[in-house]
Amino acid sequence: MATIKYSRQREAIKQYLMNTTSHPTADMVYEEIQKTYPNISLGTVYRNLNFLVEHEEAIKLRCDDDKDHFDGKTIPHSHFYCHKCGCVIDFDFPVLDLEKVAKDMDFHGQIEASTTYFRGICPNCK
Amino acid sequence: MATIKYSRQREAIKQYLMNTTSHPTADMVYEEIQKTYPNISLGTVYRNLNFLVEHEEAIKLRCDDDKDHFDGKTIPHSHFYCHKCGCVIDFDFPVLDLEKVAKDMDFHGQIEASTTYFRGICPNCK
DNA sequence: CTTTTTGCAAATCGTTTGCATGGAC
DNA sequence: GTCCATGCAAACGATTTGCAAAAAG
Repeated sequence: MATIKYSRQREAIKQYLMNTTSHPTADMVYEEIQKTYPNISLGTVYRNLNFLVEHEEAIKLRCDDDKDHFDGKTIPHSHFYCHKCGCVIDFDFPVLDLEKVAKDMDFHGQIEASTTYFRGICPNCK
Repeated sequence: MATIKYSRQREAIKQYLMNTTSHPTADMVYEEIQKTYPNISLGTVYRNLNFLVEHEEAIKLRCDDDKDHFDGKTIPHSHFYCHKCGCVIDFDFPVLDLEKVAKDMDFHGQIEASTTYFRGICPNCK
């Protein structure tokens, strides 16, 4: 039913996310894309970010700063949040074997995903 | 400088958090405390929840539902979020040795804390 | 009497949404 | 021509804040 049509704004956002590791917020994406599309609106940025997340072309990440951060790297991985500068760093902590975890913990629900969130001071701030 | 004065509202909130494992949101705390203090305001609930978090008598937990949940259990532990019923379950996944993690990952910042967040369907919903 | 905490209401801030217009196909 | 995506501005919902009054010490 829902046919997807091309949009340059969406494509630009997708490319930007794929080519950065900075885990930008919607605001940061907005400012970046404005350089190329000065008329883009924040609503469009949000709509497309959510579109990309729904289509598994991006990940939404909630941090201690109360803002959503977006990540073009969609394979499961963990993050480090620096509470001094606010940066977010990919942290390739070994992915857990969820079935094994459920069995070990005698958990009778269904674990679909897990992420470990690290917090501290990044190498630059230290 | 900042002398702390007793308040029954704060005490009631603290007791409630210590005696539940339901990880209530501010709204849920508000409704509960209203049973005893019908005139309490949501602002007071928020102020006290933040007070408790700052004084390490509670933990603030951001979930996929865009609301903060509060937990009276302050020792490091992980959580499971059910995306079907929205419940949050304590998940006593082994705590990581942060120094070891930093060394293993060759990370030159300072890791102060970590939590693993699990997501899926809880035993009740399954 | 002084300082903290409260209740209330207004303000804030990130995010979402309705609607008329523009672009994709 | 038909829908989907956009820009704009208004709406939303969770949380915070300013202020005068009440409570603690």
